[in-house]
Amino acid sequence: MRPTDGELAILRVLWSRGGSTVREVLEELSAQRPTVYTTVLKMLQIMTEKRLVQRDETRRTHVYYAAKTREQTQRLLAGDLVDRAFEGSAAALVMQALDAKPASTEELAEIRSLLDRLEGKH
Amino acid sequence: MRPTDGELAILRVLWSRGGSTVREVLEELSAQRPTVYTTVLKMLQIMTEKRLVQRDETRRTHVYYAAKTREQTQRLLAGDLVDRAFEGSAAALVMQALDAKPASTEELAEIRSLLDRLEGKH
DNA sequence: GATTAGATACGAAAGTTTTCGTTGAAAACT
DNA sequence: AGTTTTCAACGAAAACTTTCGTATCTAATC
Repeated sequence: MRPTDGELAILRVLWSRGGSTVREVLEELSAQRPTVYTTVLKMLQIMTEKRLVQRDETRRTHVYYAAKTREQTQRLLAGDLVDRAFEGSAAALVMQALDAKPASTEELAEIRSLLDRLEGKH
Repeated sequence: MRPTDGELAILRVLWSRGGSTVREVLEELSAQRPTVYTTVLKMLQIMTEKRLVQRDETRRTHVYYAAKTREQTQRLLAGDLVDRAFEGSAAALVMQALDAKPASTEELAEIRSLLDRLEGKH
């Protein structure tokens, strides 16, 4: 299940902060754009139903956690986009991504060593 | 402006077929899942308003064209995803994409030569 | 124990996307 | 000319997402 834009904004907060209360998420999001407490609460409730987050209800103030790691979700989204817009070719996505958002020399080197690792497997 | 899932499905048809009528798009889409003529028509009308497609109305049966090339849209979507889920790092997207959808040796070689080109620029 | 502050729950409204039935016009066919 | 087929247009309904006001509960504070 692919998170929506709003859900992804919340997941970003949970990934960077770790377990967070509604108020903590609200404060992070408010820095980006004006947001209302109950809006964040409602979204987290829906995300709980969808199993995008888990919550600890043992205390009065619930604490929310991303159900999947950032990397798991990134893989999901990358694979999904490859299917929807790149005819299944990850390589095509790689090309356009590096075109759209140029990477530093260090990052390019990282990619290179990933390629080495992948080709080594054959 | 990012196309929705349904819009992207239609754009895929227009990219692969070139200019198409509603009925032609319908037939392609029906092969994937049951679809109704007026649904496709309505979507193409809305996509025309959004400038995602252009249409030739000179004849009774209108002909629709994707307003942007596949590559332009791919760049848009890749860059957008990098911003929303990869903290702006195209390299991170590259890693997860190759993980989610393994590429062939030929494709890896293609990526390698892209890297050569990119690093050559410095 | 009454009041206040801070929390969740609930439901409704607004916006967007998707679906599709109905209508009327144009073209093709008989 | 009349009938049937094919098309675009329109509008409404359904599904989903996002926003937020109101109610209710709980715990702390006075």
